[in-house]
Amino acid sequence: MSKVSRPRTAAERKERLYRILDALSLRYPNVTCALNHADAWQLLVATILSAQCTDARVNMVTPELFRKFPTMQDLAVADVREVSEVIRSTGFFNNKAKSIVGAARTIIQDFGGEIPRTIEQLLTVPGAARKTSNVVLGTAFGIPSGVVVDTHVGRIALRLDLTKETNPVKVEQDLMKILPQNRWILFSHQLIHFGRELCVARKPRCGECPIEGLCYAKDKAVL
DNA sequence: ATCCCGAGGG
DNA sequence: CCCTCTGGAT
Repeated sequence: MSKVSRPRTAAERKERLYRILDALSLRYPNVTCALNHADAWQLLVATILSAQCTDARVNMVTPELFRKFPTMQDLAVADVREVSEVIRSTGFFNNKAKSIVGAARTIIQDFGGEIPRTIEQLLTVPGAARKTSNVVLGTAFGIPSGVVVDTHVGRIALRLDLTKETNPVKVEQDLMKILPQNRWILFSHQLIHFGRELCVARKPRCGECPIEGLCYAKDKAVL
């Protein structure tokens, strides 16, 4: 595959975007969240744990965590040091343990023990900023509150020139403008899988890429 | 802008 | 050794 002509008009950019979306859906038709969870609470906890950590590592610690602390109430009254010991291998364990215990307390005290269904409310929960909130609302409840911008989505959006921003909040704003709302949730999951197996950070496998013909990141050396 | 922080890959 | 992994709070 040789050089790729860049779209000049809005119509051409839209056409290119939809080719990208079609190719992603062809390769990842029914992808969903890779964090194991039984309900919205467990998904929130798993997502907090996933910061700067692989999903495989998170899935190794959550079974023990939810065995020792089966319910939100159990974690609300848990010893933070005890929680941090269980989740140690995920890194940032002191901050994450505080967030998890604080989240349990906040949700019980402020929301009657129910995970909030609006992003405004969810953002008041310790450890839940836009990325985590979008994961929980989108995956657990099917509510498209935004586009999940994690390390993969941010990197690939930049490589595909879907944004010029590096700030995740700004990247999300750009993606929300160009993507149809009914694709927000699926798009995020697709890019996360795509970023894990092909469009990896260090040495992307462009030779196996289904959208190589729609990408011009190679000659830009974007990270 | 800085700090938090372990584990795996290259 | 250095880089990366489904970030968030200060």
